[in-house]
Amino acid sequence: MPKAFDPRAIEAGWYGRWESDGLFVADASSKKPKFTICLPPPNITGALHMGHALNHTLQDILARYRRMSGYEVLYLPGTDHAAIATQNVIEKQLAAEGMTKEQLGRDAFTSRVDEWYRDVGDTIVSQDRILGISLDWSRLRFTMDPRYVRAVMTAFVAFYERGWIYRAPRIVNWCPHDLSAISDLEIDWQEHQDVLYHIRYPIEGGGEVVVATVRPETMLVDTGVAVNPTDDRYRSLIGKTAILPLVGRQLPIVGDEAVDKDFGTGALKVTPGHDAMDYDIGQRHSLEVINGMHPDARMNVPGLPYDGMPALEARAKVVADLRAKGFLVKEEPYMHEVGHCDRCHAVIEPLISEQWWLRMETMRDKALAASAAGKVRWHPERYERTYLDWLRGLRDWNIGRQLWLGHRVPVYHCENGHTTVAVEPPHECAECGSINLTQDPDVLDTWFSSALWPFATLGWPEETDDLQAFYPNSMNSTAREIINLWVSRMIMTGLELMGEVPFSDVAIHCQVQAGDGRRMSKSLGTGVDPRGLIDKYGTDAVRAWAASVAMSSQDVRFDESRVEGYRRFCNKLWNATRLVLSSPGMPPAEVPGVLEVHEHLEDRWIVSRLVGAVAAVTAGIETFTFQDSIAAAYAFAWNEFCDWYLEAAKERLRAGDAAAQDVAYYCLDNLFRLLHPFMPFVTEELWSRTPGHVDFLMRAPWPEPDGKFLDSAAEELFAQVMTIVDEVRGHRQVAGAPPRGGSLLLEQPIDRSVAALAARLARVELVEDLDGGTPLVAVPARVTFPSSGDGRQVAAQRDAERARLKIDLAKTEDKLANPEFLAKAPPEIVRKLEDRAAELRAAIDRLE
RNA sequence: GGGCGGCUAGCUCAGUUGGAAGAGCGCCAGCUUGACAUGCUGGAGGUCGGGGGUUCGAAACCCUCGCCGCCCA
Repeated sequence: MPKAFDPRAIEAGWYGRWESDGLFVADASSKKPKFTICLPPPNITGALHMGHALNHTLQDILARYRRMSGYEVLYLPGTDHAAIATQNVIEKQLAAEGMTKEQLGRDAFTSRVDEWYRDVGDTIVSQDRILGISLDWSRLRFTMDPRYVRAVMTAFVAFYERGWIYRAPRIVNWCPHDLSAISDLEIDWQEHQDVLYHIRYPIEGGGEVVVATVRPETMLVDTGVAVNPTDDRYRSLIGKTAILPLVGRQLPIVGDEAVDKDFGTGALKVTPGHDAMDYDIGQRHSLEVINGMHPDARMNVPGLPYDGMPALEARAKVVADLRAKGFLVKEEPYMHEVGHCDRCHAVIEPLISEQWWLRMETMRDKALAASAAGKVRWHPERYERTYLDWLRGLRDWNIGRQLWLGHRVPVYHCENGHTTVAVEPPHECAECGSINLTQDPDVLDTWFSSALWPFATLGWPEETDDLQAFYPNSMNSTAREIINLWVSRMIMTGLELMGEVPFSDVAIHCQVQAGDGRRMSKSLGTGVDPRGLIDKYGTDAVRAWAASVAMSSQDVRFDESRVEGYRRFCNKLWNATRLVLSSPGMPPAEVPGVLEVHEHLEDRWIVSRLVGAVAAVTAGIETFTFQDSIAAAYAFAWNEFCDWYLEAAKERLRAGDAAAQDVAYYCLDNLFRLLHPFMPFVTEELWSRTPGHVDFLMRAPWPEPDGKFLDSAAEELFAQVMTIVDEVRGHRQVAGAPPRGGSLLLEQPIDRSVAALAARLARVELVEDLDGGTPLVAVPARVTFPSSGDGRQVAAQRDAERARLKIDLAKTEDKLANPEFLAKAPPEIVRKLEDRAAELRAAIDRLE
């Protein structure tokens, strides 16, 4: 066995071996209980990043854990076509070639996209393999697969038939670059320094009203002025008519409660075609709606000099003209948030547009009821509120997009103005039989299709075996910004179309920030590629790190040294195994932990500690606190098994002692199982090198805490050993004595096995008689070392220790002297402090 | 504007019914210890963001202020 752990050497073969033995493939006909996760489909726009590595790791921990625990596990992979994002990527490529998609044409564009899907899909698949993610590749799905497309169409038709899908003009967030509506959730808000312009609108019959706006170019299509009816300054104006400067249009002045009296001048110019609130006000007062902008954000104001100008250019000219004509009252700097497209970063224009909408009331209410009934558990719990708050304020969903790729809306128009809605493209109009049908040009919001993921991947709407066996899924996990975009919508569609929540548990993992606290992003140059980390430290170390942070807090700053720490941990396991395997005659029994010869204190102690470790690791996984699992396994393996047990049992192992071998073998065997979900490669490799293991660790049973090994007496005695050894080592160091040699005199008898073990580990000899020596604080005992160095240092250390003990004693005695403390503190706490005071007094006496 | 999270050792983070402040990394000192120098042993280093409060007792519970970050509008 090589002396050092080398991740590259051991990780290479295992994934292929697991896969070729079919260990990832789920059996829908299995009698076992089912455990299902449908991997959140990564956008097919590039390589996996840190967030994916984190999320896939935590899901894989659960998948591997459940397989070992006797479940039939389906962990289903897939990718998402990500319409807007992919379209942007391809457009950028085309731009680099000096072309536009319009020049290329829709068909050629589509085949170019298909090519891209193949290439990037392969990259993502290979990355998950490197990460060791145990996905069932025989069930790989893509949201543009024909079967999946059919599911999307079926869902659309189902909603349409319920009367929930309608087409209506509404103010939408319009991206002038992508030439599409986008949802509220796809907007990236950024602080922007702008100017608030105060503009004078004359009133027919005399007087004026001053309005304030940051977008003066939109005044060209104003159709009213609104004031708050409770506003004494303006109430008398209601019912009068203002005259729009530069244009001359007559604007009714209306009273509406929605107007904020404190903003600007308190009077609002109403532009129903370009502002959501204005649109609502306009609807309430029957104001005209004028669309003043082309889809590419150039002004659409025929007959005016601004016609055809880009918005910002028009703004400058409008302001100049207003100023020249004396309408501009005031300009003041104004800081506000401006929406940008989160894909292409163009400034979003609120724009009136005819769109496809999905009514959400029924689905929302079902989702709220399911939450109230406790059908979905959130981890951490607080995210349930994020989800519920959003649901309660939910409005109809704009499901249409004006893109070149995605799922085309299954709505067909004939020349007589009828519409036919059908899953399969119809041959004739359902109403008039016309065969002259054209399909609606819109495509669906990508989230509409991913909302169906937990069941569409399993074959829905067909009643497949997979659907029977694996719906509902067991859990899902994602980043918190995806809660409303995706998780909530899966819950709603699952309840509506399948009649059950799609999963019972949702885990929200942390966001990994760059080391300096900034967001990790490619464009900021703060990203860390998981592949680079894996090259340096190995997959197991990266996964262990991911497990240690994923659910620990909301954000975590990336710290490479912690990844390195887990590589060292792998090496530690490697070498502990090497030591145990070097014991002659290993293994003493085919099944570890059966010899039941636990006459040695260290044997009894370590198997008792293992019981606790098994319970802690298991509890961490069950409660989605993976950091507790990895911490418990790490501490047990390194700080107890390696640091103390192997040191205590080393000589017996060298001598081929069967009991020591059995105990060590048992601990390792359990550790490999416990750590396998977190570090699958190194554990599988070590397992395979341990005698008696022919099958895969991956399908070994999960350890269960074995109560017969619990031994609190052994734990107490061994704790004494550790205290004594620690103290003797400390004195040896202060005395500058060599690493071994010296004499220990026990002034009072203690447990013989404690004394013998402590002396051995502290490398001193137990003696019956000793002159002088340094007294121990922990127990009544004295120790001397050969060729002690500086005596003054020893004395100084002793004085310092005594002083420290006295301070502790004074603090403890103060508490015990407080009558209120004695009266109100629980008796066991009082007793604890009394014991402590007695121990401190005894220790101080020994040092005097 | 609303909400959430964080502030604990030089750095990154643990710390659940409130009862002597922890880990990893880094730093200092010492070890070619028959598994491991990717290691071992010892050590230094902390008004637990500031201020109030509740309590016999607060890193933890409450209020308040200050930074940092995120989500949503």
